[in-house]
Parts: sequence; C-alpha cells; structure tokens
Amino acid sequence: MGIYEELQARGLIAQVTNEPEIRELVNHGKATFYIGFDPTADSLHVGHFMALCLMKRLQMAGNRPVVLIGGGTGYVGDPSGRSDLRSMMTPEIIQHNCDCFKKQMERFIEFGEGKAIMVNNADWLLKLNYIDLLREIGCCFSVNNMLRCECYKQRMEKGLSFLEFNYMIMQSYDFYYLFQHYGCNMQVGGDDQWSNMLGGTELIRRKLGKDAHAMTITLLMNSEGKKMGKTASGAVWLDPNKTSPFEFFQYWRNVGDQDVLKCIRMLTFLPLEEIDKMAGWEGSQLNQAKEILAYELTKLVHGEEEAQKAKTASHALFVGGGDDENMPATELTDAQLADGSIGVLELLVACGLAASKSEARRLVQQGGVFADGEKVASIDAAFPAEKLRIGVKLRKGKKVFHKAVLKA
RNA sequence: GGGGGAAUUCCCGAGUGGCCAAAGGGGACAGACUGUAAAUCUGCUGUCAAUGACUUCGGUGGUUCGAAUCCACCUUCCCCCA
Repeated sequence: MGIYEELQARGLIAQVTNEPEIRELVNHGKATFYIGFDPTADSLHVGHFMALCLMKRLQMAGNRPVVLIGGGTGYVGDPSGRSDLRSMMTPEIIQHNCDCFKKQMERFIEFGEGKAIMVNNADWLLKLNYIDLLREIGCCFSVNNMLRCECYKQRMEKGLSFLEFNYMIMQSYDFYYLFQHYGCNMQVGGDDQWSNMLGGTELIRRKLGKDAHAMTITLLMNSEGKKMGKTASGAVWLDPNKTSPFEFFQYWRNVGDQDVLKCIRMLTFLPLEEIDKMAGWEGSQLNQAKEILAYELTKLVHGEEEAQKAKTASHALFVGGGDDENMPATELTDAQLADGSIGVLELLVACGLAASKSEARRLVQQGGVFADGEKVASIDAAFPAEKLRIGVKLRKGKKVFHKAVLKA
C-alpha cells in the first residue's frame, strides 16, 4: 500500500487535480509540496495540526515538504470560509504570530538539510510592484471566473473588499514562485482552499506551460456538519498555555460516538489494521476508543509524559479515587478573604468557573456546584481559611474540576 | 458621483416615545436520564450590596418629564443607477 492509498483509506484526501499523476508522484517520493499557514493567531490549532500531520506522513514516504509561513498573505487576509471581513493585523502582530508558528512547527516537522524547509512569503510578496504584478499576473486571471468561486460567492451578499479579493492572486503567486525557485510541484491545503489552489496551478500552466498539482485535505467535521477543533470559547490550541494538555485531552475524550473512528483514522498515526478492529466497537466499548483518541493526540501534541498525566487526571476525576494532582488549580491570597473566609460566589469567580457573581449564583441555585464532593446548597456558603489551606476541590457541572488553595 | 435601505444582547431576529434588561429561535451553561456520547425533557442566559438599583440596542451630540424608538452629524455595510 502506497502513501496515497493510505491517505485515501484514512479519509484525508478531499480533492485532487489529477489522481493518477499525484498517486505516482507521492508514492515514489517525487513530490515537493507546500502547505501555507497564515499567521492569524499566536498559536497553531487543530486544523493546522491536521495539515502538519499530513505533511509528516508525506515526508515519511520520501516527499519533500515546504512550510510556507504567510507573513505576506497575512497582510491581505483570506476571505475563504469567512462571512465577514477579517480585522487587519499590524505588522508587529503578524511578525509575532509568525515567530510563534515557527516554534511550534519545529516540534512536529524536521527541518534542515535534505529535510523540510520553511519559507516566508513576505520575502517575495512585500517586494512586488503593483503595476508589474498587474501586467505579469493580473492578466492571467479572469474576474468572471474568480467570482464564480465558492469562496467569493459566499461573500457576494455580505460584502467583499478588493483587498480580500486579491488573496487568491497572492496565493497563486506563491505557488508560481515556489514552483520556479524550489521545484515545488504540488500544493496541499484545507478543502476550503481548493479554488485558491487551482488559481496557482492555472497560473503556472499559463505562464510556464507546465503542470503543477493540488490536493486538498478533508475538513474535519463532526456529525452535525460543524468544523471540529472549536469550542464555545474558541479554537482548541496546540499551545499548552492557551489550551492545557488536560483540556486538550478532554476535548477529544468527549467527541460524539459517530465521530470517534473518523477522528482516529484521520488524526492519529495508529496503523490502519488496528483502527479497523475498532470499527466494530459499540456502546460503552466506544468509550475506550475515545480514550485512545485523546491519549494519542495529546501524545503527539504535548508529548508522552503530558498525555499520561492528562489520562491519569481524567481517570481520577471521572472513574473515582480522589487524585487531584493534575487538577487545574487557583491560588488564593489572604487579600481575597473577608473575615477569614470566602463565599462560594466569590470563590467560583476567583477560580474562573463563573464569569460573574450572577452566573455563580445561578449555578449554585441550580445545584451545579460541588465542593469536596458535597453539593453546595446555599449561595451563602463560605469556606474558612483552614479549609482552603488544605485545598478545596470544586466541581462545576459534571465535567469541570478545579482546586482552590490558599497560599500559605 | 446620485438615490434608497440597514446596524438590537453570544448569534439570528422582533421591537417605531413610557407596559423594555428588550418577544421568538439557535447556541452556551445547569438539572433529570446516561457511557465524560447522542437524543429527550426541565431550568437558565446584562451586572450588582438583588421584591430594588445600575449599565446596554453602531458612535457623538440634541429634542423630550421620559429615547432601542424622534432629529442632526459621523462610522460601517447592503441594494439600485453611473
């Protein structure tokens, strides 16, 4: 089984420009492919992670990865999959985000001589001259065709600025540039990038009369058709300071039944035979699959040690015992106490379990708050200093645990 | 450049002088049921020293006893004409 077949079996390939040629290319390690990452935040998220994994798989099969950091395209902003205008980022923020991306990527992909390379499109895009670009590249694009692209169609009602309209041209130019300077013959990206990527292959064909390829990765959707890797409070980040390994673990531990196998197949590096065995699992046995998924992913992103810790903590909290070693905790100071104790409401807010005291009040009144295993019955409940010094284990709802400790 | 419309709470969306902290839906959160899943039902969803008070309907001023609602200007967006 070649790498192409494996990717297919894992459900990772969404669309390709020319299947036989791409199959030939990647199965024989003859592809030099690039994936672009726009510095839209100061950490990578799950979507990026999928792309990096794909990169790694292709690299293991002998192909050469090129990581493109969008230091230049970040100035423009990709309208794909967006219903509104992206807020414009300052050069400082873009630079900062680029640096953060670089650091995180080095954990997943090996860079260096004969290995992966990293380039930044700021190096060539920022130098472009408007008139030259229009004459050289602009003439190759049909506005009529561009407007037919899905990524713009969605924006025709809400408004699309000329700035964003140019994103496709920038991305196409990247491919054109990499094709010439790095021998890059394939672009890989999320499925929402399809039209932007075709812009590149088209440009190469028109300008150079040569064929380049494009392959898109299936977007990871849950059974409700929503993009995975998002929580109510935002993306699931790879940066442990933004999404702790425990939270990361729990996110995957809690995916729906219908989505577990798909996630394992697409995201982990477990052998396919092993995954196929799980396909028959049902009911509570599927719970095991979720743990495997959570463990494997946490291991990939945060390392084996953190994965083990997260798993242990999860077991302690949900299966029983009372191990609170890896529970998220908040340290209180004497200043937060009044008359040697602190009320539940204040405590919940201090620990970040409630956004306001009103919310805390609601939680307690609805019976959703537990302290050391006991339901907190009244909003007037208070915790004395002696108790806090030992540590109070708080539970909000069924799944949110937090420890509050008074600093000695 | 000319004309017409729009902006409401996390999102969609009602509200055209007092009965508005603002209908309805979605989401989120909590309870019951469960397997840390899904479905379902219930509650809840601005803040606070909480039968009350305070802040919020794009922004800034104004009219009024009283403004999400009326007026002026500004900002952003949409539609039509060029």
